Amino acid sequence: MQNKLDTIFAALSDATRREILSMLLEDDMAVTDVAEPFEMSLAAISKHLVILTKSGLISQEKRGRVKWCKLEPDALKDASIWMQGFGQFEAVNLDAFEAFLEQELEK
Amino acid sequence: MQNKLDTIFAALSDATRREILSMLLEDDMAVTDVAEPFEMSLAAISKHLVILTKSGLISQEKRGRVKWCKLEPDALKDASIWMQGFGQFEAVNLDAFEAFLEQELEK
DNA sequence: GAATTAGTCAACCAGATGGTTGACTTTCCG
DNA sequence: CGGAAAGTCAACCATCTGGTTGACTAATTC
Repeated sequence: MQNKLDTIFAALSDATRREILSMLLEDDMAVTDVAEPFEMSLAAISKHLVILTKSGLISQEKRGRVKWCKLEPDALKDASIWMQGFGQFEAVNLDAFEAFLEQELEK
Repeated sequence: MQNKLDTIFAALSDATRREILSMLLEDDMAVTDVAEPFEMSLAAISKHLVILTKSGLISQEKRGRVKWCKLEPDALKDASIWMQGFGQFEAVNLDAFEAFLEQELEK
């Protein structure tokens, strides 16, 4: 496991980690609060957060004794761009796609 | 590993398998031909193809003694849709996105 | 200063992953 | 028919993964 895409897709391949990412969409969270809804130990969640951090999908910052977890959605961009080479995205020009996004976001 | 998204992302987390998918973008290929550029045994590639098949990213069909591998890009759709919840795709309406795609594809 | 809270670390475990090699089946070709 | 080609299967191996528990550090609160 060297490649950045490797680590991102590997991080996404676990349902618990995808759930954590969804939670962080709402707001930044402390490790303990991330762990709360799951039926597994805090240590297990801590490990998942390390994997997410190493992949770049989240970042962690310690303030006092609380470690805050923050979504880093840009990391998904790499994966998205790779995936655009395929399937329904086959014929789609990336520049046109981004222009579309800007337009959408201005609404 | 039960979930469909689990298997898709796990399949994508290996550089060899991503490379295979890229090769299949060009055209359907026999197992032996898929294996040719890689410095690993045919058996190893065969295993990778099983993983890709189980995830739905490719399909395999045997004709005579040759087993043909075919890209199934629709499987990536599930992963793409999941990812649209994040980052730059945050505010993008999926219907609008698909309308855009159709428009693009007609060009 | 003592107890509590937040979180990590280390050891351990079972099972998956990614590779090997050698034996094997099936199909094709001469 | 006999041999080569296309693949898979099974056994094996080292490493990674996802979880556990218990001990630990550091910050906070009483």
